[in-house]
Amino acid sequence: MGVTRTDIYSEKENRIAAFAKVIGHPARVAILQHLFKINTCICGDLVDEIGLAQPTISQHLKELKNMRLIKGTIEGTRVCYCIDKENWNSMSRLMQDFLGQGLQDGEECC
Amino acid sequence: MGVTRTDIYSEKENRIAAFAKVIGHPARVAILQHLFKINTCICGDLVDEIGLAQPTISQHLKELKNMRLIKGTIEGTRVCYCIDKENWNSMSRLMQDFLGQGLQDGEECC
DNA sequence: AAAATTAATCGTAATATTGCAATATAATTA
DNA sequence: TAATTATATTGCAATATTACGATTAATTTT
Repeated sequence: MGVTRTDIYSEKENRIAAFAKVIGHPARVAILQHLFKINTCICGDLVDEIGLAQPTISQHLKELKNMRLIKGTIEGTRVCYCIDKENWNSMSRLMQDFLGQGLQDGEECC
Repeated sequence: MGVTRTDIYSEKENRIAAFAKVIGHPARVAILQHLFKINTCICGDLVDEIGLAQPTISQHLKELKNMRLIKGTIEGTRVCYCIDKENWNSMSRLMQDFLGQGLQDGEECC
């Protein structure tokens, strides 16, 4: 209990859920938003931009990195993060397919 | 701590995150998948379809209902669930806008 | 080399989530 | 009305997540 049973779902279902789970926190949405906006790299202004402590931001960045939605390169004493567009687009497509299923607004059933 | 600070994010960021969070569990993805597939209503076969206990399914359905992604109507002793297409599409659009930001595959920065 | 800067990691407290057994509720059928 | 059927709710145990202070690690500047 407390642990999600991934074994009983399809690969695809697990992937969609895993992607969504990472997006499922406003801090991570805000980080991604910010990285999209200032198309060029940013480093540690995220701590100022968003109002969370540095270790908390670092933790969120780690999760985004684990899901390969962002990548970071060391630049002196700073780290420069940006969207991993290739992977983002791939995950994005997966999600869009899932979301798009609702579009045919046929007969509501109940 | 342990509590997500919604106050420091924009309305939109919170809405995107909240939607994603609900999608962020494979059981709920599987439930939605199933509801999309059998376009017509379904009732309690979800317990058989997915391999979780009845109370667990019921709990996931509740969360989907809270987010207004599905709606259920009582039919005798059963409850008939289906996608709330209007709301689904509205949330879906919100998410698609967010996801779409990555599409312009411009210069990777780092 | 010492001090400063920046980000990651560790440890921990508070809270949330997941899953299920047991039970309750509500409608139907016998 | 009693038994049955289907779903919801309650209570709880296990685990996960979120947030932050303290510390560490790595680089740069003085």
